[in-house]
Amino acid sequence: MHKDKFKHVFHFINQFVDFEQKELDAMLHVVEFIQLKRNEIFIHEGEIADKIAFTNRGYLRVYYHHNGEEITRDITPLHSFATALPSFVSEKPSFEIISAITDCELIIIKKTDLENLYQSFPKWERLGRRIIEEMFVESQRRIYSFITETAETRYNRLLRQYPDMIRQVPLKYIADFLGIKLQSLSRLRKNIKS
Amino acid sequence: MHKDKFKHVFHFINQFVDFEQKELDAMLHVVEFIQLKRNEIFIHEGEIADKIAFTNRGYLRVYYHHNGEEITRDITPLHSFATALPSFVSEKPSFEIISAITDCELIIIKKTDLENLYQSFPKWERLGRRIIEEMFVESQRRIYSFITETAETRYNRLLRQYPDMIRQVPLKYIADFLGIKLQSLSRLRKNIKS
DNA sequence: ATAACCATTTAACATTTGTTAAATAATGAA
DNA sequence: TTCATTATTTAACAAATGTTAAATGGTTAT
Repeated sequence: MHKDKFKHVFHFINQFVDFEQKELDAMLHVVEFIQLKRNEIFIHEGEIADKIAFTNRGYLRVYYHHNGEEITRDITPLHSFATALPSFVSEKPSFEIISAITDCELIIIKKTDLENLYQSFPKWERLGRRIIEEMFVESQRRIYSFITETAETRYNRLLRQYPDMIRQVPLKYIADFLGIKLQSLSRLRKNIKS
Repeated sequence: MHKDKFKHVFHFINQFVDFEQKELDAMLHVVEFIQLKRNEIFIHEGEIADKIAFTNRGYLRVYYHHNGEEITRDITPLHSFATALPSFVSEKPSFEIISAITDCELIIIKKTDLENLYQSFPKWERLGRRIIEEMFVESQRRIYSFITETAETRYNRLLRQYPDMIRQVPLKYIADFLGIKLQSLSRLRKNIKS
């Protein structure tokens, strides 16, 4: 039932681990679908992040408050996992906020259910490790790009890698993601066009 | 025997998981100690990273070649794990190089041995996941600091957090780590003193 | 349709960081 | 020690990005 709703998440996890049906079923019994409208919040500031989301549709952003301003650290690509990890792993209130940039459909799993999966099926723990490893590698790539590239190069890379994201996500979030101000991004876009 | 040689690594892993003696023994049988002189290389460019190191003593750096220059992306804190993760997880040749900034003592475990530990003892897989999670969180903190902080603030933070590192690591590596040029770091150090 | 709001651009000027080139300081090898 | 090498600093100028303020464009709610 509704197997197509799991198409993307199955495709994602199959990159890492081959599951038996019973292992998949265990997951299917504990996940939940939710819809978020644009600007709705998935993880609130001060809340303990006790769940993780897979973005079946739409874009989330991870941000926090800094001198009264919102700083967007991350925009989730389509079909990937997101949570406020510092809170999720430490079980302390989250300083990070996660909200929907566009209307979203999320597949949610609670931390307690995830830990049960980890306990019951070593392969799920393996998947958890593999996914985090990939996210870590991507995070390091981004650090390289902050060290070696200009903002313009970072923008062009984003444009190539996630053309759809640039179309759907307001530039102020893109600018934060690139580590520059909105006005600087605008200037740099003008230079690219000409 | 030589239990004190494992003091730091035990302290590190005890933060995450409580092991039984047999689980620890399994690890003790497969690890190896090596000494590196300053500038000796732990992972070469083009090599497949098939091992991971815990820095029992000394500082490693992770760098890669970019337009003929060495770009240092990371300096390992004391008593932490390091490998060229993209190569380690993909088993492809490493573009990252890891070498010793100072004389180092490393505790090494081969990837195959680590995977055997993962297979044999779910708690080891759990530890692997937990450690990566922490590294990922730290990596995200660093991205925040690239987005919101000036180079001077990043330098001051490093100074507070790892005063010993600043003393032992040449400034050119620190500058790369902060994402600025050596001369800019020097200028900024002058401003701080006055 | 209109008004209010949000997104994006533009521009002038300020600040930070990069670039180039050199001088000085510190370190290690012969 | 002395020489050679590496590390660090300095300075003048260039380039990139930030800041402030405003104009323009687009979207949404009523």
